[in-house]
Amino acid sequence: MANDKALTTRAEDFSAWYNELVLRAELADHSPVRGCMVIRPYGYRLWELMRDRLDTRFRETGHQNAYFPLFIPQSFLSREAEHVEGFAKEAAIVTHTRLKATADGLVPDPDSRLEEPLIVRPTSETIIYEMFSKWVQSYRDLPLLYNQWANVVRWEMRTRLFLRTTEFLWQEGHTAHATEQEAEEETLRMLGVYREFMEQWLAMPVVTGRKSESEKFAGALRTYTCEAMMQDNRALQNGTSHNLGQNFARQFDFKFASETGAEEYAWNTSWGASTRMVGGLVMTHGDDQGLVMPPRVAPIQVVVVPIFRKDEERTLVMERAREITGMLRGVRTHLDDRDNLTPGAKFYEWETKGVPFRIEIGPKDVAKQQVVLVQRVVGEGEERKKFLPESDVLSSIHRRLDEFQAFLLERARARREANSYRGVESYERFREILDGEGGFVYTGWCGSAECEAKVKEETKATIRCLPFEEFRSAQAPGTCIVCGGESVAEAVWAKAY
RNA sequence: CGGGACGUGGCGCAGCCCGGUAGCGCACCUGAAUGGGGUUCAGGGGGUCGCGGGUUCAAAUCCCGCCGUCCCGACCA
Repeated sequence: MANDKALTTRAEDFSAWYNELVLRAELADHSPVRGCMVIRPYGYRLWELMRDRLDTRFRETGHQNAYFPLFIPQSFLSREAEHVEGFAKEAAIVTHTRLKATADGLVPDPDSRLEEPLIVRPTSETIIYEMFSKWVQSYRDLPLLYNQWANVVRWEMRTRLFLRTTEFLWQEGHTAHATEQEAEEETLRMLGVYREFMEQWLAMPVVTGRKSESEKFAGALRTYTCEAMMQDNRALQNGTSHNLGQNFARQFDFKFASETGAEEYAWNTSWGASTRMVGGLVMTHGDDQGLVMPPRVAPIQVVVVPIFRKDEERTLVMERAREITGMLRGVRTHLDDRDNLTPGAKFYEWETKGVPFRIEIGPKDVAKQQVVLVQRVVGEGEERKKFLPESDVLSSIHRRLDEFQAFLLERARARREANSYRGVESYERFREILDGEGGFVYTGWCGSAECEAKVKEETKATIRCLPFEEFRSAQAPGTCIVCGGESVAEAVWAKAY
């Protein structure tokens, strides 16, 4: 744990700032295994709250949870050509089942070598569609609407807490449909579920749209994405939904009898969101004092800190603090009754952890039947600290939490728009933005991978998505920003995590 | 896998150039006072100096080898 009192500021080194926030807030810690993190109770509670909300939405949209194995036979992964190419470079692979003691220490026992190596799942399409193919005979068995909460492993070269860990937690939805149209509708519906969750619960506005060919999921027909902007103006892909077409169905012989009696391949979709969202939350709302939690997912929404001087004050104040904590119904509260810390130290600690509201109660407050209410962050010109009657706080806390939630979303949206560029007139200007402060740049694009590659080569920026209608510029750009050719789609360019 | 930096109590670091009994801050433990924004004082515990070898009367320090971590590139939810 970092012990220096001053936090690295966002401007100095965004990565260091981010890491420090995560470690200091005790969301997670580094583990002995490279690239894997230990999620600490506070971080896990946050994840649980996110998970519960998503799970509720999945049920509301007709999905059921199930569980599929951690190990996938190597041959499964290799059936879909694009899919294996996408994941082969980052596979964790199990080849033996026993260790043997030798002069050099423990080594894999040669006698226990597996005939076929097992891959630790990087994603579960293959094994799930293998099972689906056994369960479905006719169109009457469709659709299959499944979801699983699981951990997956991708052996990436470079890792960062929450954003790209070797092992991460996620949910992956997998569905099978009788028609292409139904699959496409499902793909878009679930993207909408993600978008709503990110905006309404994480207060993280996203630009939604379709991925370009080079950025789409390995094996998918089409990929749709939610792209958020972080405080360093880089993009973070936070949830994706794929229309897999019949690609996997063909490889896993997933067929069904249609209404007309014809044998047809099923249409699949898959969609996922991961612990990466926790990282996105930190980078969207955090400031130099620490985390800022949107109330709807805050593990603690209100912390009560008693303040007293002498023992007789202690009894009085603690009793009142306990009463008030108990009266905050339907609010996730915490009474910080630790005796070994000064109030000031507690203030800093809870601010670091991003608790939306703090209630301070001292002897003066008890006498006046008031409390001090402090909001974690406030708008321009507002007072952070308010002296309010107890009854006022008790009756208004839900409204205040809602308002704070809305404030965070609006603040993030305003920041994103302030760093978005439309109507960029020249490639020089385009490069100037991406090489400089960065941001989302909306331009015309000819659709060629060459122009995409050229930009990536020169600026490291990529097409984050081809945005849906509502995000597009009022006046559609007519030409490709790179080659000047005719534009086939508007593209959002940015450097990404 | 290429380029760079770094491995010293739990964390962050100094000491190394110029070899001579391992130090600082934070954290931790005990006691007392304190308490409206990171309390103060006093006392205390804890380290194979990444690993292996070499030079030397003597190595954290010099030499050789290895291992590991981080950052930058290629890869990526």
